[in-house]
Amino acid sequence: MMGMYSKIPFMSFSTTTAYILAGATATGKTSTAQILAEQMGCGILSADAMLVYKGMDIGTAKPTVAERGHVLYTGIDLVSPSEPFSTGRWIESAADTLKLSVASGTPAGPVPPKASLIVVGGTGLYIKALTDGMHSAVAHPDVRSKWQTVFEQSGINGLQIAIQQRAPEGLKFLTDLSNPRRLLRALEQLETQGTLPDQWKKNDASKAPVVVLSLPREQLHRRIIQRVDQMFRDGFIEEVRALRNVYPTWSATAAKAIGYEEVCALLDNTLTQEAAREKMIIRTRQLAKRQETWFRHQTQAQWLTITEHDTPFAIAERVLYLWRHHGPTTIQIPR
RNA sequence: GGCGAGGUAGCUCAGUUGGUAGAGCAGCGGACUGAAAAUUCGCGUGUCGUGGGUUCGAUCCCCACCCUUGCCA
Repeated sequence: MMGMYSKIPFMSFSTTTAYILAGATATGKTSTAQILAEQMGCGILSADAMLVYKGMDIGTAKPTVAERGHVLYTGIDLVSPSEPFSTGRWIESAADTLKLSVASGTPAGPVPPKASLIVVGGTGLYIKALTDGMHSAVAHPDVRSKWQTVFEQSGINGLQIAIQQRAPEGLKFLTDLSNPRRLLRALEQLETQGTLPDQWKKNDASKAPVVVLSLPREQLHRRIIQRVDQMFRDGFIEEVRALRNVYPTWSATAAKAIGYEEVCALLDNTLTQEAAREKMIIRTRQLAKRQETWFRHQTQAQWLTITEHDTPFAIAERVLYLWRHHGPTTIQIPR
């Protein structure tokens, strides 16, 4: 009876490896990865759910073309802000570059080893999907919106009842039963595939860990403030204004991106600039905390505590040491 | 200077007809399989402005003082 709910759809994966650098926002992952990619002569795959949007540059702290130098970046600028996106689409794109990087073999650079790709990002879900493989139903926006209507009409309870009707023991296999998103997704998958979403193992000590950069909370908070202020100085408001002219309507996800939501409100005169700044700082802090929680519990992590005074080069050196020591992380890509 | 209003959690404020107090936000912690910068769950001891007085007992009532703020001068 349990098998009925834990059935895994047939899907085949191939295995490869990559060096992975993760961490909360504003810890300096990007500049560190840039240095390492230059030293290792390899490309960078971004694992960041907001860098996928074209034109959303300043507010997402996307590395500029100048900063990228000769390093090839993938996983960025995949869709326009008006297009809906999904984790699955990111995986597909990631799989393409991973296949290429396997084919191209060992990079030219000096020391480090065989993996010819660096994965950097703060989106834990994307990284977990890479290391643990994601085998679940593809996104069905139409089915999802149908259940969204049910939720609006009969609340969280209506969703729980619907799940029970389709899978009598189903609620026992789910966590977070008061989270509409999760129940909506469960129903979406039940309806399209007949199974409930599986649960990942917390972490897998048998594989090489992901290196996770961490800055003491107080220092991180200071850096977040500096970063938000720098965004405004770099013309963030102008970027959003121009982007809105090109794309009048944005996907739900892009519209909720930190900074973009606030600056849109600022442009609509429903928020002062000071209030927008304050909200951006607070939301970024909250994001960073959630990211750390994820990496703490959901990934096999090798933490690297840095300070605000460390230079990117010094940090890169320590990351490289850890990568060399542990070796690249095994990842699974859909065939 | 006069009159009024107010000083309670990091912030905005509620409350106790006298038995030492609780919301929102912030913060902290947790969850997380195709929307994830999303979504969601949990965590509330603080000289109740200071000093006196009344009282078995004061954050609450009384007096003085300090501070903030509004109006009038």
